[in-house]
Amino acid sequence: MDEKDIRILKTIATLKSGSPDKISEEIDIPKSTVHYRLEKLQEQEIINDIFEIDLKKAGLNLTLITEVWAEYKSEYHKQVGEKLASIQGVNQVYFTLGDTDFVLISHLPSRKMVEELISNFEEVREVNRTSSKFVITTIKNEANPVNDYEYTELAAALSQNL
Amino acid sequence: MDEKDIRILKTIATLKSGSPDKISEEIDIPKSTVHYRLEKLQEQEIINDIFEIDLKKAGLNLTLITEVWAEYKSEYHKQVGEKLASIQGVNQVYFTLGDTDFVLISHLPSRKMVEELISNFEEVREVNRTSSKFVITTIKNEANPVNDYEYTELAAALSQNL
DNA sequence: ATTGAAACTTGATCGTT
DNA sequence: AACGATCAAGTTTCAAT
Repeated sequence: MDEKDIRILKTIATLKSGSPDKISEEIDIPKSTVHYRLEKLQEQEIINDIFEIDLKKAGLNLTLITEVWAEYKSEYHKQVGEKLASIQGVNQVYFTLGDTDFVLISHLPSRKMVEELISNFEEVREVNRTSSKFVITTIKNEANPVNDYEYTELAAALSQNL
Repeated sequence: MDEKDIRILKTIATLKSGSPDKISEEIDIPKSTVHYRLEKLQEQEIINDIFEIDLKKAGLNLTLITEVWAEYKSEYHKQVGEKLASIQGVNQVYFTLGDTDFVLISHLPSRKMVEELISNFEEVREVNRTSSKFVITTIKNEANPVNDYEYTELAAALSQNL
């Protein structure tokens, strides 16, 4: 990770593109060289070409954040996490270390589906005879402007080159 | 958004690629048709080709979550947000509606830079003569396994086609 | 590791249905 | 809107340094 890499990364951040051609043109390094560097960065998983799907834009404009207190010892986190992930309507599962044990994210199209999700939670709780607690926060996506200033000058040139 | 679009989106989610060629091959729809559909989906911003940079992998493996109580009326949120975003070391700013006013995300390489960030916070507070409160949570990225089950069967086929 | 040039792959376009 | 054929563009490879 040298100064040349950082220039490439900054260009990716501004162009929001990983095209060797465009990057090459922008910073005046031959595209075959850029290509070579990009390959290395990809191997290290520092960059990653992602095709992102916006479930909100696709019509699922209710986002549910469900905090879960699971009453399990920490060793079982992975198992419990997988169980939670398998619940119909749960899209993401985050293991947390703080007050709560898990945070679940759900994208749903309507109140009706929210009711269904809740009954799925009840079911899991009954089957497992736990006293897990599920606290749900619903967000209507139009009403929650999230402003993102990511990659601010590529994290100040990777905090002055580490 | 019909059944054909959903098939395409599901393929993108599994292949993690938006290549017309590959998608075409996978679901046996001519690539020119896939191309046509992809263009529509792009216009609607349902899909988005992103070149993601992983600041953690790039060496910034301290993540700081800073909750901010800002003492401003909600109309000023945008201005305050921009001020917060301009703080050296702050990479993302989220406006929140709940208990806190803002959540800031910082990616930093070392404790030393954390100290710097904190003094930047102090500076902002002094200059603006506010009694804003900054509460910082530090995460060492190795120690925080976050498990992601995103796009679970493309959100159950977009919750049964809306 | 860098590069210019060549080879090749694939995304984009076009005309037809 | 769907599609097969064609074209253009951009990525990848290669040989030399």
